[in-house]
Amino acid sequence: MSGADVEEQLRESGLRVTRQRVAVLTVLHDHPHTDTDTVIRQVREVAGDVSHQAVYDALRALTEAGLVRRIQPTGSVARYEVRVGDNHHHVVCRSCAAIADVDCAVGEAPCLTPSDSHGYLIDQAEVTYWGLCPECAAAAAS
Amino acid sequence: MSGADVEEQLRESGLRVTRQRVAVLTVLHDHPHTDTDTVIRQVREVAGDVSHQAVYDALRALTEAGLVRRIQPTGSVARYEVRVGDNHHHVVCRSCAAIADVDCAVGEAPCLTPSDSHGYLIDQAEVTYWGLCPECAAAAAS
DNA sequence: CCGCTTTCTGGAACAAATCAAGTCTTGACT
DNA sequence: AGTCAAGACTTGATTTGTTCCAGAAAGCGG
Repeated sequence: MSGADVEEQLRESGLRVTRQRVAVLTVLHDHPHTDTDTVIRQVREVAGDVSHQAVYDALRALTEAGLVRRIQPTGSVARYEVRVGDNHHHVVCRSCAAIADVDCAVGEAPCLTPSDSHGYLIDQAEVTYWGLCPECAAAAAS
Repeated sequence: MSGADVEEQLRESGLRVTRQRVAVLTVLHDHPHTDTDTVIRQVREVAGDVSHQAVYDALRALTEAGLVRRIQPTGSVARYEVRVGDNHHHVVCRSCAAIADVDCAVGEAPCLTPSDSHGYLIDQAEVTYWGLCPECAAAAAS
């Protein structure tokens, strides 16, 4: 995705186009599942000095606008990704916390419906697969 | 579950039986999906003075022993529950963060298997349904 | 009952995230 | 082009959730 596309995306969502936000979006496009701290460092590489607060603000604004999605598996810090709308899921390594995408077989949210919703109005089913990544599985086997 | 049962559970897991641990387990039995801070307050109600550190230690020890399960939906603090082994899932209210249990139709982990596991060795599929609880749905409608 | 080991206590430290006040920038409207 | 208000950014402090540490206390096998 080019810088112009990113700018267009921002405008369409009614957000102002700023150097910081473009940088955040670009970084997330290039590095999915990035935690906040890494986003801050990457943003500074491509956009020079940016306060951590600006990154936090940008991430929240982008999340509210639906341009990025926030995920937070148990035991991890918040991570962000730009793949939204396709209702895909994640597989997380118990050992090293690596995350990989898993396409949803159904595709549309909610792809699953619970047996008993307890009166809740459910709009999304988020699936997290837990296991070991290839590297950690190999290390554990030896 | 009685106090004696709780003690037995601890012993079977090779953990020492302490007033603090019994209190933590009992509190979790009575109040599922409780966050750490609430656990601390409840434990102090039933067991008198207990340091917050003891509660953190107990929660970690119990989690490692498999007696309690830690869940942490995006945007929430860590919560704990005693239902383990039946691979049930959760429905979370986007508005008030209330949590309810949802029985798994399959029952055994992993109840789902991804289309492409990327080489990961998957042992569990955790499903979180997102939506609005009955109270918040009613409030939103009015 | 004794002593070893684990656990608990109390305090401090730490990291992640949020809040607050003031300054600067964007983009719409003369 | 110039002005202006809403919104974004910066700096720095604060809150929140969690962990680390050293010494005291308690559980449990002998």
